[in-house]
Amino acid sequence: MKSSPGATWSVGELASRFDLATHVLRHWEDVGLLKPDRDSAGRRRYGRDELVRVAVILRNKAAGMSLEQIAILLDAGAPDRHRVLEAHLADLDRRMQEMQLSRQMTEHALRCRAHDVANCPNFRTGIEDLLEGRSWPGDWH
Amino acid sequence: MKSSPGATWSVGELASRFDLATHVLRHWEDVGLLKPDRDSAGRRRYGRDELVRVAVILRNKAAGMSLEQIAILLDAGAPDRHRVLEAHLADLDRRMQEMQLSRQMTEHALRCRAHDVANCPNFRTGIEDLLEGRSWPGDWH
DNA sequence: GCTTGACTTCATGTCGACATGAAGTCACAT
DNA sequence: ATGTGACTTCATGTCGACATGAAGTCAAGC
Repeated sequence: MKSSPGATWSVGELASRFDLATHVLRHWEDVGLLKPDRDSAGRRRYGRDELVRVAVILRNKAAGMSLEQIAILLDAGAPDRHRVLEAHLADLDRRMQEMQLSRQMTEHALRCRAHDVANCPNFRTGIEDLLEGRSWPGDWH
Repeated sequence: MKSSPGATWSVGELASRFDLATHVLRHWEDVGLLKPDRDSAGRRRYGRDELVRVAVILRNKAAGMSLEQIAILLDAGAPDRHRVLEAHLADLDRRMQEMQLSRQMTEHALRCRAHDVANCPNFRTGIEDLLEGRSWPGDWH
């Protein structure tokens, strides 16, 4: 009952399914994100599980996570998993909030009559609040 | 009426105000984000405008924008400025949505009894929807 | 039997945004 | 006059996530 009927895919098949290059899948394997079975000839055989993992990787990469972070997500054996996951949530929230601020800024730049961002009074006021109360965001990268 | 009383700062002063290294400010100048005045001795003098620009840069960097993108934001002279700004908004929205999906995924991983993400049935179902309807996100980077 | 696809290791390149350091000049303040 | 901070150019390194290619092996399908 562990693995269902169990269709499997080769690197090439899986790669084209997700529109990736094969060496990307091998790279992810190199860094420990995937551990596909091998057939009698030593070729990679990816099952449903690996397919799901690839989907998870893509989703979280798209959300700006590093492979290292994703590794923790996927590693069920991590001791402080719970803590790490919550930290990740907090991280996501923080980043979304910063993007929200950037969004407001850009939206204002669109509506504002003053074409030069640096010369719009409303805009400056908003920013200068930030300059007094020094609440500067950490590096997002 | 253009520039108010006009306090100015040196590189060092501005850098420490924003907790940056001086070479970062010079780097941003190299790539065209800043154009500070010079004093009689050729030293950079940053005014209120530049200070605002630095704040804008930091905000948007924190939101994941590249310096190149920020340059467009700050360049009032760009012809297709309006289009670019709206594209940026759309980009932000798309990314926030992807982060939202990642968030849901992570939250589920926290609550779910199945510790291994790849083996949680609910989770898999959600993902496999994505596998059928091929709606894959572009590179975020 | 030959192509196709997969395998291996190893090395090197790319991109963005700096980081770091050398090497030398210049101006202002104590 | 000495130290401090600023200036310049030029070169090289760092990090993450691959990209690209070489060089050689191996196995299955037509």
